[in-house]
Amino acid sequence: MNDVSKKSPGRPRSAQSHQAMLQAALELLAEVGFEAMSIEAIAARAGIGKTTIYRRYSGKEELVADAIENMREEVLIPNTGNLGSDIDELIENAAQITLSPLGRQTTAMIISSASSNPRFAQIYRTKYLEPRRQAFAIVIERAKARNEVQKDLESGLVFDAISGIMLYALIFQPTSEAWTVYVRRAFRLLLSEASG
Amino acid sequence: MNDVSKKSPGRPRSAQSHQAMLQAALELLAEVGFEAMSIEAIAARAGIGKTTIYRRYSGKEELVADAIENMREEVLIPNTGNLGSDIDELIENAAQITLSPLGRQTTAMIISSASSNPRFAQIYRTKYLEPRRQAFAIVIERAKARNEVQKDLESGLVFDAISGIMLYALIFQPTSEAWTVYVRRAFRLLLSEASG
DNA sequence: TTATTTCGATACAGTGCCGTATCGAAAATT
DNA sequence: AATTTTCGATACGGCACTGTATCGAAATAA
Repeated sequence: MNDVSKKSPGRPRSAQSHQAMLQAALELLAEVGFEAMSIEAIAARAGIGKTTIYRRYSGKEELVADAIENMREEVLIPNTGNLGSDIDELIENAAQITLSPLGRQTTAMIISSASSNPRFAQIYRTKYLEPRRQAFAIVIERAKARNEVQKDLESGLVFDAISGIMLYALIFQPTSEAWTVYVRRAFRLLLSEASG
Repeated sequence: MNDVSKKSPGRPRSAQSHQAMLQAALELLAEVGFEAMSIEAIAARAGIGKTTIYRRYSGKEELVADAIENMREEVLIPNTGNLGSDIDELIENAAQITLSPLGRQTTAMIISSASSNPRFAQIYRTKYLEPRRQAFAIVIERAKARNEVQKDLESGLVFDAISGIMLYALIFQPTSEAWTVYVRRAFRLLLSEASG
């Protein structure tokens, strides 16, 4: 089943060029956002011809969708044996991703693009957010097994809430305190009735 | 102090044209977003010349910032005598603003622009979010006086949290249920430890 | 009235991207 | 070897917007 039958004659499409255009697309998405990036800029950065892109995709949207789909990142599932520590690790991880100069820029561009393009938003949600939502559910399940939170706590809602707060704080900076401290406070507010 | 001394000779700048360009800028911001809107389109919609805009602003960013600053909306402060009802009113109000086709688009565009433009984000926060944050604080204070919530509940944090959830749900639609129902669930999660 | 300034309209060169077409070279199958 | 397909490069017409300049008309102060 792993056999890839190569039927067609002629020069095969370059996997290297394909990888280069996907990589360039992700980089430009982070740097200038979905609206501002152009096929020409992607081709130039990837060191390939426009033709090579248009042979594979009908346009920018299709290419970026595929780039997002093919972007793989490790999903963290902490398991320290204590919910508070697990959450600390998750916040720390999120901070490392979003608070670096590049990460901040990337996040801003993704939110920006997702806000104005529902299809992009859906791709990002299913390909990026959903796996992390599942991972978070596992962390909460373990906490339930340890009787650290109520059995009926909806992990999905908590995940959405904390994601929303993170993004909101990132965009609007409603506080002068450190981002991680603020997020931790919000987490405590969310789970305060469930502790003990 | 209200006197506006008109010193300069010559034809004064048309307040009508000025208002028209600000209005057109807001409309286009809602319809196509900050990135996609052009000075030419603003001038065309306002029925004025490009020159008239460039005489007042150096570019798109300056104009839109001013348009946002001059946009005034009523801030709702419900007072039903019951926190749950007050919150229902707030959610209903937010839903009316954000869930209409135009409002949804506007909100998306504001988030989009704010994500990628910190200056825009700051203007929006101080001119739009902060007054509502204050209004929400009043609602919570009344609830504290009625012993409906704990005295030490941080209204600012709750406001930020629910704002973040609203935006997150608006952008990524993590659920199939109605937006207002989802937001209400989130609110209940936030305040569950403080009820009674 | 005269001087001054803004008005909307229009023209202009410049820029950047679009999507297609064409090219010779390269890489594969038959 | 012959055929087929992709490769990167380049050129193309078209489009939309930028920011400046120029115009005669209109509005205001001195």
